[in-house]
Amino acid sequence: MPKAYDPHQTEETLYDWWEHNGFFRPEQQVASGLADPARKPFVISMPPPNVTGALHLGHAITSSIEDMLIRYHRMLGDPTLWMPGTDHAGIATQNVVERQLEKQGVTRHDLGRERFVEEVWGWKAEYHARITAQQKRMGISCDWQRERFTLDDGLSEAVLEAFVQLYDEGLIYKGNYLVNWCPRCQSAISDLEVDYDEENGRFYTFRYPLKEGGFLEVSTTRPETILGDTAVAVHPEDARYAAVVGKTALVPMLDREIPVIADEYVDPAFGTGALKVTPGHDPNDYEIGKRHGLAMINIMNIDGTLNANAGPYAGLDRFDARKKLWADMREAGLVVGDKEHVHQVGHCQRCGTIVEPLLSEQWWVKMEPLARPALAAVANGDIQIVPQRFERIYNQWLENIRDWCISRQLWWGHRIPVWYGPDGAAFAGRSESEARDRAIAHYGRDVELRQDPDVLDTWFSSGLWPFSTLGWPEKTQDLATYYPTSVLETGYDIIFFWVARMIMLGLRFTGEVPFHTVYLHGLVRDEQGRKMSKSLGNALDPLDLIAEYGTDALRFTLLTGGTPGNDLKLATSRVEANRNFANKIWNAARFVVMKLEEGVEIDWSDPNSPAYALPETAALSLADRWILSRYETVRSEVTRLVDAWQLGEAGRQLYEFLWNEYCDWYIEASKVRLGDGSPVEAQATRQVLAYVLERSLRLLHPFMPFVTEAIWQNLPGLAGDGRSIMVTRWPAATAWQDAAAETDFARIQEIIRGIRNVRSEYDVPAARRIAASLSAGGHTGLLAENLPVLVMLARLEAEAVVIEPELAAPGKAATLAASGVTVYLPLAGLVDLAAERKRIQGEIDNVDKQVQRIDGLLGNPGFMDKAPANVVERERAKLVELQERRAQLVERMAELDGN
RNA sequence: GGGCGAAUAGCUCAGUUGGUUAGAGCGCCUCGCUUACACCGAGGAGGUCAGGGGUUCGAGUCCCUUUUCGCCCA
Repeated sequence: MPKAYDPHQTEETLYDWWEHNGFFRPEQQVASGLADPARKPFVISMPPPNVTGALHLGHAITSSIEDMLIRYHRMLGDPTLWMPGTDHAGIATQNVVERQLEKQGVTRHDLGRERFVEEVWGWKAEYHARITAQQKRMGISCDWQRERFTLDDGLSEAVLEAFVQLYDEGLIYKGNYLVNWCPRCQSAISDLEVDYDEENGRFYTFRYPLKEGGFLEVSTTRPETILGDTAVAVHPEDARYAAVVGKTALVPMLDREIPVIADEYVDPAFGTGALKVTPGHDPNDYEIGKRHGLAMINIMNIDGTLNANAGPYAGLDRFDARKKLWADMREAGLVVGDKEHVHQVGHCQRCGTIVEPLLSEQWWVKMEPLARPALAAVANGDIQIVPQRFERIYNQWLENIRDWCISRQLWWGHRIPVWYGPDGAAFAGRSESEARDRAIAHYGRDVELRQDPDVLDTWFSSGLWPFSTLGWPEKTQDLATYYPTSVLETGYDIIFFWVARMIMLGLRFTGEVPFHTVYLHGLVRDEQGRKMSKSLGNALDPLDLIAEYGTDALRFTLLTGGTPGNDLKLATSRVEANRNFANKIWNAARFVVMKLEEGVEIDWSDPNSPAYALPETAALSLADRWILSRYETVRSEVTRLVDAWQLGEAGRQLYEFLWNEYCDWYIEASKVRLGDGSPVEAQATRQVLAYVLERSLRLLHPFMPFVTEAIWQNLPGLAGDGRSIMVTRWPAATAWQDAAAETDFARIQEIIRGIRNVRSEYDVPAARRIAASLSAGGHTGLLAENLPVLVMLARLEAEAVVIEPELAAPGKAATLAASGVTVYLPLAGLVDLAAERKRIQGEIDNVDKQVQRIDGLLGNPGFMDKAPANVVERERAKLVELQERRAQLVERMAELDGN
C-alpha cells in the first residue's frame, strides 16, 4: 500500500470491476446468495437527469444519497434495484439545441421539423454519454442494464396509454383559455414553468376618453395592452365614479367603443381606482371579462409582435409598441404621467423571456379528480414525506390545484396522440390506426386525418417514470417485482413538477402509490449561500472537485455537510478535510495490514464471506474491550440513524469514531501489546485491530465506497474470488457493549490528557520521558495493569513511575487530580512553586463552579422530585468525583504552602 | 397577502423523544518529522446558542413575540 491514498489510481478501475461483476443487479445479488429473494426488494427510481448538459452538484448530491441508501440496503440483504435513466427534457433541450444552431445562423424553421429533431437526437447522444460517464465517476451502483430514456419505445407506449385513458375518461380536454406564453420558445408553458421576479418597471397613468365627453384616469404597467381593452371598470361602491358606470369609453388611438362597468374586483384605493380591463391578456381581467360577458380581444402574435387587432401598431414588437403608443398618446394629450414601480414580472423558466398571458387553444388535464387520491395517500400514511414539513407544501398545492396545460408548441417530445378529421373533430388513439378506427366509427367512412402538431409537456412522461421504466402498461415481471418502489429521493424544488404528479398518475394508472417514502434534500449553494449559476461564475463542477479531492471526499461532504431538507453551502475546505479523512483511514489500514503480516485468524463460518475472528475474551486488554464496546455503540447508532434518515449524523459519527477513537487512541494503545506483549496478547490485539477496522469499513462503505473497497482489497485473507466489500453484510449487533471497560478506559484517557497538558504547560519536550508518582487509591490495580499504556501515551520514564494506593507528595512536583487519582510529576528543575500554586488554585476554582451548580440542583426539591432517577444519580456521582478531586487539590495546596 | 426555513466559535456547519462544563472541520496560537499518516500528532485560545417574554426542577432544543436573511405559494 502506498503511503498516501490516491483516489485517481483506484476509483475508475474499481467501478469497472464492480459493474463487470454484476453487483449492481438484483438478479446477481440473489444468485450470489447476498440477497434473500423472500425479502421485500428495495427500489429507487433515479430522478432522470435532463439530457441538456453536464451534471452539476445537485445531481451529485442526489447520486450520493441514493447510492448510500442503495448500498446500505444491498448489504442488508434486500434485493436492491436502482433504476437509472435520463429525461428528454422537451423545452430545455430544444432550447439549447436552438441556441447552438443560432450560433451558425440557423433556426429550427430553416431545418424543418424532421431534420431539427435529428439534430436534437445527436445532442442527446453526446450528452447522454457524458452524463453517464459522470455518474459512473460518482460511483453510483445502479443497474445500467435497465437504463431508460423518456423517449424510448416502451416509455412512449406508456405515454400513449396514459393519454388515451385520461382522454377517454374526459380528464383530458382541449380549450381556448388564457395561458402563459413564451414568445421566444413560441410555446405555451404551465404555471409552474413561470418564475416571478421583482422588477423595476413603470406605472403609467393616462386619460381614458368618454364618448359622452370627459375622461377617466386609469393606470397600467403594460400600456400596449390598452389596444386590447374591452372595458373600464370601477368599484360599485366608489362614489367618485358612480356617475360614469354604464357610459361608453373610447380606446385611445383606436376609438373602439367599450363600456364602463362596475366590479367588486377593483380596489378603489389602488392607483386612480379605475381599472382598464384586457381579458385577452391578463388573468384577473379574464375573470372580470367572463363575469360581464366582455369581448376578448387578442392583440398579439405568437412571437410577441402585435397583430391586426392593434390597428396602426400591428407588426411592432410588444415593447416597441409600448413606447410608440405611449408617445402617440402623449402627443394626443392623453398622458398624465408615469413613475417608477416595482412589480412582479413572470419569466420563462427555461429562457428568461418575459411571459405573456395569451388566449390560446391548448390541451389540459383536469386535475381535481387526480389530486384527491394523492392527498389521501399522504394523509393516510401510504406515503411518508421526509422531512415531514414538506407535507404542508404538498397539501397546499394539491388543495388549490389548477388544471394542467400539457400541450407544448415544440418539436422535441412525445407527439400528442390526437388526430383531427376534416371538420376538426378530434380522435385520440394509441396509434394512428386506432384513431382511424374511431374516426371511421364517427364518420361512417374513412376520412383524411392529420395529427396534432404539438408535443406533450416533459413532465407528463416523467410523471409515469416509476412504473413506465418497469414496463407498464405491459404486465412485466419487473413491474410485479419492483413496483411500488421504496423511496423517491430528490430535491425539494420539484415537489410539484414531479413528485406530486408521479403520485397522482401512479395512483390513477396502477392503483398503488408509486413509492412509500419521499426523501427530499436541499439545494447545494456556494459558500456565501448563493445559488450556483453559470452567469455568476460560482458554480463548482463536481468533476473538478473529484479531480482534486476524489469521489469519496465529495460524496462524504455532500452526505454529512447538512441536514435533510435544508440547503447545503458547500465549503471546499470541507471537501479537503474529507479527502484527509480518506487518507487517514488508508493509513490506519496500512498500519493494521503491516501488523497482520505476522498472522491473522479468519472466521470462515460464512464460506462466502470470510471475516476476522476475535480471540477469547480472557485474552483481551482493557483497550481491546474498550474499542469493541465503542464499536458496538457506533454500529448501533449508525444503523439507527440511517434508518431514521439521519444520514449526515450517521456519517459524522463514523468520522469521529474512526479518527478520534480508533486512530488516536486504540491504534496508539495497541502498539504496547504489539511491541511488548506476549505472543498471545499480541495476536489478540492484532485480531481486534483487524476486526474493528474491517467492520467499520463496512459501516463506512455506503458513504465512501471507493476507499473502503480499496482498503478491503488489501486486507489479508478476505479478498479474492471476486469478493468485494460492497457485497459483504451490514454488521449485525454484537454483545461487546461494556460499560465498565468504557469507564475504566476513560479514566486512563483522563490521566494521560492531564499529564500531556502539564507537560505542555511546562514546555517539556515531547522527546523527554518523565517520572511520575501516582497516588491511585482504589484505582491502583487498574493503573498498574495499564501502566505500559500510560507510559507509552503520556511518554513516561517506565522505571521512574510509582503507583501506590497512598503516596506522600514529593516536594517540588507538578500535580494533577484526575478522577480519584493524584498524579505528581517531579519535572526536575522546571517546577516553579508559585506558578504551581496558581495553576492548582485555578483548577480548584473550576471545580468549585461545577460543585456549586450540582449543589444547586441536588438542593432543589423540584429537581429531586421530578427529574428522572438516572439523571439525579448521574449528578450525584459527578458530585462525589468532584469533591474527591477538590480534596486532592486542596491537600496539595496545603503541602505547597507548607514548603 | 399566506406559508416555510435559517440565525450557534473569525468562516462552513452539527447538536431529532428538553438533562454532563454546547461540539466538529477550516482558520488562529505553542510545541513536535515519537517506528500508519505533515492529507499528521500533542496542547491551547475562541461562543450572552439573533433580541425579548413564557412553560419547566431544568431550554440551543418546547410556546409566544420582534428583528434580519432566504425560499415557496398567491
